[in-house]
This record gives sequence, C-alpha cells and structure tokens, in this order.
Amino acid sequence: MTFTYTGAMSRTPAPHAAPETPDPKGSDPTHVDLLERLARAAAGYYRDLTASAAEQGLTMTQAKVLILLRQPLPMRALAGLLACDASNITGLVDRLEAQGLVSRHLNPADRRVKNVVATEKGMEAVRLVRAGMRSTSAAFDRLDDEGRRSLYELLGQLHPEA
Amino acid sequence: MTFTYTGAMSRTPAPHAAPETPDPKGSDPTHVDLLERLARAAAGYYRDLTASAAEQGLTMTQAKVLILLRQPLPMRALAGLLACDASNITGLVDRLEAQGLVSRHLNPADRRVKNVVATEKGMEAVRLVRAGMRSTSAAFDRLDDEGRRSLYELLGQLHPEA
DNA sequence: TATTGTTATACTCTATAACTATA
DNA sequence: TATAGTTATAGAGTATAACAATA
Repeated sequence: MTFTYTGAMSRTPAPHAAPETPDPKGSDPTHVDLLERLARAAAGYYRDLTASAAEQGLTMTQAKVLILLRQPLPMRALAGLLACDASNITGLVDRLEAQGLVSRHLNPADRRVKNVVATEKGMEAVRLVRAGMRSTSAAFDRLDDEGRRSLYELLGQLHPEA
Repeated sequence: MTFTYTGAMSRTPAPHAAPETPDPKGSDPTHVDLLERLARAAAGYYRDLTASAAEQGLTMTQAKVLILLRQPLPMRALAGLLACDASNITGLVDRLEAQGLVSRHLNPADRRVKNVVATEKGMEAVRLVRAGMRSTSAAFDRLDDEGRRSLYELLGQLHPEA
C-alpha cells in the first residue's frame, strides 16, 4: 500500500518569509507532529458537531448516540460504543426519549435487554445535524478527489478497532 | 497539489466475500462517508486521550488545557481555544491550580488579564499523557512514511482556522 | 462604555456503588 | 452466579445571567 504525494509538503511560504529558511516540517513528521494535527482535526470535528447539534437542541453526546443508532442497539452496546459506564445510558436515553427521538423496545428473546431505536424524528435530527456541519463540509470541499480518497483511506487505518 | 494512491482502495475482501460484488467504497467517498471515518478517528483519538489522561489523574478537558499551554495564555484565550463560555475557565483553572499543574500570573500591562502558565509539573504531565497514548501511537506506527506524510498534510488542511 | 475574570445557578455528562430482574 | 438495566450520589463540564475591577 503506497501513497505518493507530489505537491508542496508545506504551506506556500508567505511573501515575507525568509526564502532560505528550511521549513522544519519539510522532513518526516514525528509522532508529536501528527498528534498535534490529529488533535486539531478532532477538535474541529467536535466543535462543528457540537455547534450543529446545538442548532437542533441537542448536546454533542445526544447527537453521538443518534448517529450510532443506524440499527437498534442494546443499552449496553451504546455504553461500549460511547466508552462510558453503562449507568450513564439510562439518563441519556431518558432525555432522548422525552424528546421523542428514540424509544426502548424489550427484546423478547432475552427480557433483560432493551433495544434503543431511533424514531423517524430522531433520524431526521441526524440528517439535519450532518447537514449543519458546515465547517467540516467546507473542509472536505477544499480537498480534491485524490485528497478525499487518500484521507478516507488513511482515516480508516487510524482506529479500525471501533 | 496532488495525492496519488496506488494501493487497494478498500479492505482486502474476506475469503467468503462474493468475488463479483463491487465494493461500494471503490468509488469516490461521499461527504457522509468521510464524516463517518472522521467521526471514528476523532472518537478514537479522544478515547485514547481520555484513558491516558486518567492514568495521570486528569480529565480529558484538563489534559486539553495543559496541551494548549505551550505558552502562557489569558483565561479568555483558553475559553476561545476550548470553544466554551469564559465562565467555565475559572473553575477549570482552579482545579488545575489546586493540583499544582498551572498558576495564574497577573499581567502588569493590563491588570484585568490573568495569564495561565503551566508549571514544570504540568509540562511533565503533558509529556506523560502523550507518551501514554498507545493506541494512537500504534496507529501511526502502522502507516509507512508516505502515509504519515500524507496524513499530516491532509489533517493540516481540515480545520486550519484553529 | 467595553472587556476580563468571577460568582451563582441549573442542567448534562461521567464514574462508583448498590440494587432488580432476568438468564 | 453472571448479565442488563436502574437508581443514588458525587464530581466535573457547560451555558446563562449578573457582578466587580480595570481599561
């Protein structure tokens, strides 16, 4: 698997930049370099998600739950995907249910389990949240097709475990 | 600016996969495709950061603040970088100060401003948090040099505003 | 008047522990 | 016994509003 990058490896220098100063980022990025940029990208994503969710009257965590509910999921599975303690899911689902965005369905095969299902209103909220992520969408638009393909592949390799 | 990707554009099919079924991800990724992978990458980053910060007795937000404090920053600037209301910074810095990780310094030039400075203990905590992000570090290790360079460039283009 | 930081308040998120109902 | 979900509790994060000190 090979990525070949043929463009400039750093931002175009500003007109006033000293022409002979080597860009310290011209060499291979260290793990700390990568961590910094990943931190910025992740922060930008969540800032955009939080703002868009707020426009729909949702917190970021509520939006994350609705995005995860493409299929019905047991409460316990939600806790795993959110990487939080299971006791938090009760109140979280309570608040979403009070807004008519999800509903609990008992699993007849194992009556301990409750499956959480997004309602039509919940699915529409997800569509609106996604559509409202203007900053991230604009960032994708700034990439060319090859940039988007490469980003898609590379992101897929970062945290394949979840 | 051009990225050329010469590897397989999708996961190697499982042995049982129907050989003639075209992979829907073989074509250009849509914005929703990219959003999904960015969401996973961001979630993985924060999961790793949260776990590593917890090993140092810090919350994720406290770790974020310490990471931002490479230079002294006024409380107000911290609020901007964290994208939260300024009123929250008081308690946040209070708790970090109680642990000896930061300190407040009055700005003589404008006595309304308090600069927050990471102590040596705070800077050491940041180093330990970064070193403890094993999942993200392993993900970087799985990429080759070109993958890391491309990822670094592409992440830098995502949210350049902050 | 405007800005910085603070306080008070209320709600949400989160972990821990103990409980219930089911398996 | 073990697991799924709940409740109670406490600490942390967050927004809103009002305030004091300073510019």
